[in-house]
Amino acid sequence: MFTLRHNDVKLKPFDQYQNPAIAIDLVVFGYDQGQLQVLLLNRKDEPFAGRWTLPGAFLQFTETFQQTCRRILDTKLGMSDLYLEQLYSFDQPDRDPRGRVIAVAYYALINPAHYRTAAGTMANDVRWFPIGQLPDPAFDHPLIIEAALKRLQAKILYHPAGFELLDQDFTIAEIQELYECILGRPLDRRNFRRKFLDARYIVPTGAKRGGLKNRHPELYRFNKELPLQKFHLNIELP
Amino acid sequence: MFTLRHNDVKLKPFDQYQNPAIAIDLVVFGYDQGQLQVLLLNRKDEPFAGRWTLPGAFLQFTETFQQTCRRILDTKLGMSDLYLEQLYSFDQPDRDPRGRVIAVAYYALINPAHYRTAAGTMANDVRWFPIGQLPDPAFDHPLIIEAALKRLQAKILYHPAGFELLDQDFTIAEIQELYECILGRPLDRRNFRRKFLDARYIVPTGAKRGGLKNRHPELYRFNKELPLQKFHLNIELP
DNA sequence: TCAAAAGTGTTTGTACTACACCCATGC
DNA sequence: GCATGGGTGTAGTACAAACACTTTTGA
Repeated sequence: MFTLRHNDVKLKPFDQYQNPAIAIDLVVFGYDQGQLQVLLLNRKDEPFAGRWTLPGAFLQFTETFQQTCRRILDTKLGMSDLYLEQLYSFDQPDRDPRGRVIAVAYYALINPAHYRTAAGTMANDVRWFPIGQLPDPAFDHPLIIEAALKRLQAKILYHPAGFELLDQDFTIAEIQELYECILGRPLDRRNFRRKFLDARYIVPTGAKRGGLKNRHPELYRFNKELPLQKFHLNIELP
Repeated sequence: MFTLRHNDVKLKPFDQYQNPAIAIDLVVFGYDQGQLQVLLLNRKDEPFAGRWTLPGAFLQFTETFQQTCRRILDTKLGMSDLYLEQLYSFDQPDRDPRGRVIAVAYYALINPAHYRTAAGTMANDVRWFPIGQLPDPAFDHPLIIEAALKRLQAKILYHPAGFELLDQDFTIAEIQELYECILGRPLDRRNFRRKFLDARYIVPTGAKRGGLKNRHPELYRFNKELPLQKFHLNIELP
């Protein structure tokens, strides 16, 4: 490998060539108000000043992808310690009008309640948008968001990633609502409960959620000791 | 997005910065002699001269990933028109001793029989290795190959990608052998047949494979008209 | 006592698993 | 005619889908 470039090494070190810039773009999913939401930033500068985009940054020369992700989350969003997963790398030569930029997309899952104040300080330039009511994001970001949603939909069918979006304690109805929201279709209440309990993804805390005007449901918690066993929701994706 | 770098735009165009090089590395899978094989190149130059590596090349400034893939396949391997899929992007800062190189890995599926002569002309520096008998590839390529295998294993359970590895006409026993080989476990002959026929992935050609010393099995062909319907092999992966 | 959501169990159908026998062919 | 692998059918089982009633709570 590297032969093509390797022949040129006599000329100059290979990383001194004009290489495309590498941007990390984050699709940050949050769940709030019974809706799956995506975090967008309002651009101040050209190109696309005034348009909404995914939070992102250029990869610095010595950074890993994860470090760039954390830098974006920390400096732009005041967030840390999220569930993060690499999504896909986007390479269309015209995807950024300023020049050649490769985007390595990651997606993150967070509980917006934990960052309510941080988001407040950022005022108008950072906002949650319900998926499906996005303000036509700039660049190829609609494409990236769509890919992230598809990945998330597939992921929660066999991996307990959804809990990252909820409070530590939650009711089964709340997880189900989340799942219905991500998958975009209704699920049978009783089958869903059995499936989750059988999979042992969740354990009861013993407490109940109070303050409701009807029966108080039991609270559960993600089962961290679980040796990550098999689990399939067997739901047809579109 | 792009804020951090954007502040520096007064200084110089953002793509003039020292960016990491981007390499495309290909995991080319072939199926031959009843074994799943990976194509490796023997390096002539340092670092790792004499070691085996995945075929790869640096992304040229104006190329898409796919174009780089095709360039590698064409110029180094004499192959074209393969099934190609992006796998993952690898970012460890020390993955290449020469400097910072991001690797965007793709995997390809081919039928080695179609390229028998091309491979012959390349003599000793290009070789198929059965997966599981790899000669300790250089760089982080063992990691990339492992990721590609896992992806392939998951993929063939719900998508008819395996046919890329076979001749146009094949027997059901041949696909099954391929699947067993990729998944690394035996499958029930009768259930496998029923599953594949029910899924309508394959259609009989009417001909039979002759020249065997026992009953001549029917030949099938991949059903191209299929509206890519649902299909799950429901096999537990390790 | 009523409305609203939580909790529970059963039935039915489908789909995977496991398994045994006959069929075609070359030697 | 016999060894070898191809072709077929079936019974058992496990799991998902569909579904109705009782329980708890606040108003």
